[in-house]
Amino acid sequence: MPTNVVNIDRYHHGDLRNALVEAAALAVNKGGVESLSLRGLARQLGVSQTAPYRHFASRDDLVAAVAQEGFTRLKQQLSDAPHGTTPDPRGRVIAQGIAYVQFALAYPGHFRVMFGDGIEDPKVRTRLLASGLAAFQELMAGVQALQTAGYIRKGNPMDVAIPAWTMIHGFATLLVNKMIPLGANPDREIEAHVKRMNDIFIEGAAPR
Amino acid sequence: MPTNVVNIDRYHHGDLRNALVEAAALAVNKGGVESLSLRGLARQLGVSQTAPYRHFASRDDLVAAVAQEGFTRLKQQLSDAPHGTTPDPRGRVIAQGIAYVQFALAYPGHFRVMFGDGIEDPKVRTRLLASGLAAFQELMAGVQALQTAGYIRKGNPMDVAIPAWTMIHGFATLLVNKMIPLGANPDREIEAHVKRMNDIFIEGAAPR
DNA sequence: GCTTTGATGTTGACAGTGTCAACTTTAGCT
DNA sequence: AGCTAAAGTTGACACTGTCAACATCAAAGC
Repeated sequence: MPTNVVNIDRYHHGDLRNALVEAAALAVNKGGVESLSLRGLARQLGVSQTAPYRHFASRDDLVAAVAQEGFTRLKQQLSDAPHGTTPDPRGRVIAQGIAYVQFALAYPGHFRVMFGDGIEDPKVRTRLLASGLAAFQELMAGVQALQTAGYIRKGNPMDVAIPAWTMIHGFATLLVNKMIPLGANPDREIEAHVKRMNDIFIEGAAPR
Repeated sequence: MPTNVVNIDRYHHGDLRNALVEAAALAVNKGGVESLSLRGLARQLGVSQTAPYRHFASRDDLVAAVAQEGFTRLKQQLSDAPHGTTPDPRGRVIAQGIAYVQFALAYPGHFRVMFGDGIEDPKVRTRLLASGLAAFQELMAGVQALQTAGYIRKGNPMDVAIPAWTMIHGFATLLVNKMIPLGANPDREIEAHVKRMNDIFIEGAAPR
């Protein structure tokens, strides 16, 4: 029997761990972290209420796994952002910004769990931080491309990468939390916002 | 009897509603929203476990009250930000940025509850949004002062105010969630970050 | 091929939670 | 003085995370 087939109606589920993370991710994106229930997941997967404890030490541990998965998804999405037809790196960073925001809107549960608190265990926390850093590197690469292409001044790329990250992250956060309203054509609006931010970033807002 | 004296050892608490919000705010800032328990608060205040329901329809309703209170605190803190000795409005917006970040770090529970999800009830949501808008107006005022002083170009102030808000909000969020580390002298580091952001904002990061 | 064993799942229980319905007390108005 | 509505209480229900003790099974070693 192929290993990707899950055994139903059997004592051993076969792939409970992955099934749990997957179902938890769905639940979290649908109803928020608060709505996540280990017992609920267990029922949903046709397994006893304490079966999850064979794979996760606690509810928080499951949540951390979802967060971790979110970071790898985000990193993927950022590195998949189109490099553009021309070698102009400005298009790249804009595409990355849009990708960041769209990730947040498509997977709000992931997003909140990734950057929210919830996880206190320092060991888990540092592991998560490492994943976050890996995703951040993708943004850094874009900034460095801007530097070598001469669009922004040289120097410690962090001095630009951190403000850039905070800006796009703040935008994504406020959108997810519906503090910034989007109209009927959200994709266009997002693109316009990100472009405007990029302009401010590179050229500033001083009078010309 | 003065109305500000709380009756202990009496059937009626006297000021349960305010006491609940206050205790809830403390709890949320200490242990996060998840740690908030109505029954716990009731015990702590020496009142029966269902007494809170005379003042709040649900746990979420209490949380919303804490969020609301957070917005008015934030608004206050932003309007209290020093206008500076000179009429130069650049110092003002920097002071506001620092105040925003410091609010987030001082009251992380408030901050997360204010901008997190949790609140689904659309009526409560819009009430919260209004409070958020009121706080945002304080930032807007700073931006408009920059415009009239000629530090940034005229036009729809929103086009600058929203990016400015997202930047400082993202910074605050990432700091609260410990995604951006702070060293031994956090106040200085925060100030440096905010100043750098302000520079990028006004002058851009293009080579000079 | 049989046994052993560690991983995986189950049952039953405990303490804690949010919330509801029904009841009681009391402050303040008429 | 009496009434009413607000504020607080008791008891219950269904649900949760988590633990300890037990059951099943796949696979490794003899």
